[in-house]
Amino acid sequence: MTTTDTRQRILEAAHDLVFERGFTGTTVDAILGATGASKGAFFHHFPTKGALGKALIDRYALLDAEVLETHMARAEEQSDDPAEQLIAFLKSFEDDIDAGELTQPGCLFASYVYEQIPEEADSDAVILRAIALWRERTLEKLEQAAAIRPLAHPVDLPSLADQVWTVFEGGFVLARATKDQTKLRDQLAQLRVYLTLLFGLD
Amino acid sequence: MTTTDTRQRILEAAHDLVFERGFTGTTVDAILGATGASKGAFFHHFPTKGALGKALIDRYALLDAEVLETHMARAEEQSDDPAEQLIAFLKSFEDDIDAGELTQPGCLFASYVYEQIPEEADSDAVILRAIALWRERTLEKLEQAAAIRPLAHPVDLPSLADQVWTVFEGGFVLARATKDQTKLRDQLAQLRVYLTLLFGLD
DNA sequence: ACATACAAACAGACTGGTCGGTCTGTCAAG
DNA sequence: CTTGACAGACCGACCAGTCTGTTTGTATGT
Repeated sequence: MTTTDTRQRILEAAHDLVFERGFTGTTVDAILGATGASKGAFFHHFPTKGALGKALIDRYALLDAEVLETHMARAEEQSDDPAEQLIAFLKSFEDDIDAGELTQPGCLFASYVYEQIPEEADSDAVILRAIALWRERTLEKLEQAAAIRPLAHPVDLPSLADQVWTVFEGGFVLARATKDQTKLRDQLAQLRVYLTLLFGLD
Repeated sequence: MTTTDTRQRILEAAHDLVFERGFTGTTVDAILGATGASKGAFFHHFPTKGALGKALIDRYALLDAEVLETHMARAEEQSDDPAEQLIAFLKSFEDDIDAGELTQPGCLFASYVYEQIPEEADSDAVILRAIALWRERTLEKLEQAAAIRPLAHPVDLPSLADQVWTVFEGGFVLARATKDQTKLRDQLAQLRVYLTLLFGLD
């Protein structure tokens, strides 16, 4: 039972609860109930509930970046062509969904964006950074791809890079509303077709 | 001062607050403060806070359907070609954004989906119906378009129909996070390019 | 090897304010 | 003289945060 053990368990339980009911809708007592931790334990590790909120997105941003890099690396193994890598990148997520991973669809960033999280959580900067990271990584591929082959239609590449994040976010909402994860997969597949057409692949 | 006047003012103020801070994060007292109404007035019109929640999405779903039909009608004036109508439909939203309308980006549906709204609000059915409405109206155009011209790539048309809603939702999250409404416009523009390529327009 | 010291990691009773909701009225219109 | 539309004091539950301990790991001096 190391120092960080209880803290970690609180973080994980809180993540699940916040994912379901939102940050404001999640009480400290509910987190304690889910972990078996005591009030003293909670406020020993987090000075306020807002501090937990901050720790939660920091953690989530880390996992998010990890997921991004994992799938990007997987895609880079499949092809040397940057356009095909992007396609493979999306396909990699689709395969994961089909394989039953990514159990609960949704995004903590979106959840935070739609709520008023306490100031101290200072979530804006973290979310903005995460969005920027996705844009950078995909834009990089897009620019390489556009340098190799002509685009079938002129587009603003930064916006196109953001489209990846956008379709994920929109797909999450759709999947959550319909309680059907395959909806997210299908939305990613549409984006894949768009890229295919734009880069004249097939 | 008709019967519905106070009720209406409560509904409008509540909408703005919930849009900003989420349903759980919006207290009845805050709504009273924003409207000048009294506690007695509030609970005279709404038996519970959850009932307000229900009234709120019902109202929002009505406005949403109205927006859908307005822009669709505008698009149908511009062309007889269903593919071009869809393009014009999206462009119509982009123009509205450029014109400074659609002040606060976001979607009450997404906000509800990411929170645990009281049972009595029974928001799921309303949201599902709204999504279905968008799918029906766009799918209709897509099928007509696909009957006229060959698709540049085989796609699942219902998923493509959902893509419209998806890009709106994702675009809302992106615009809210970055506090930049033009981001939503740019995302819609990307979807427009996709449709353009798919139907071989230009 | 063992006592002492000290701090980190809790446990859980308690508190003050807030929240949704109630209750007893008042008042104007029909 | 009934009914709908309020007004606002009041209430019990709950919620974030506090406070007073108790246990436990660990560093240190002898």
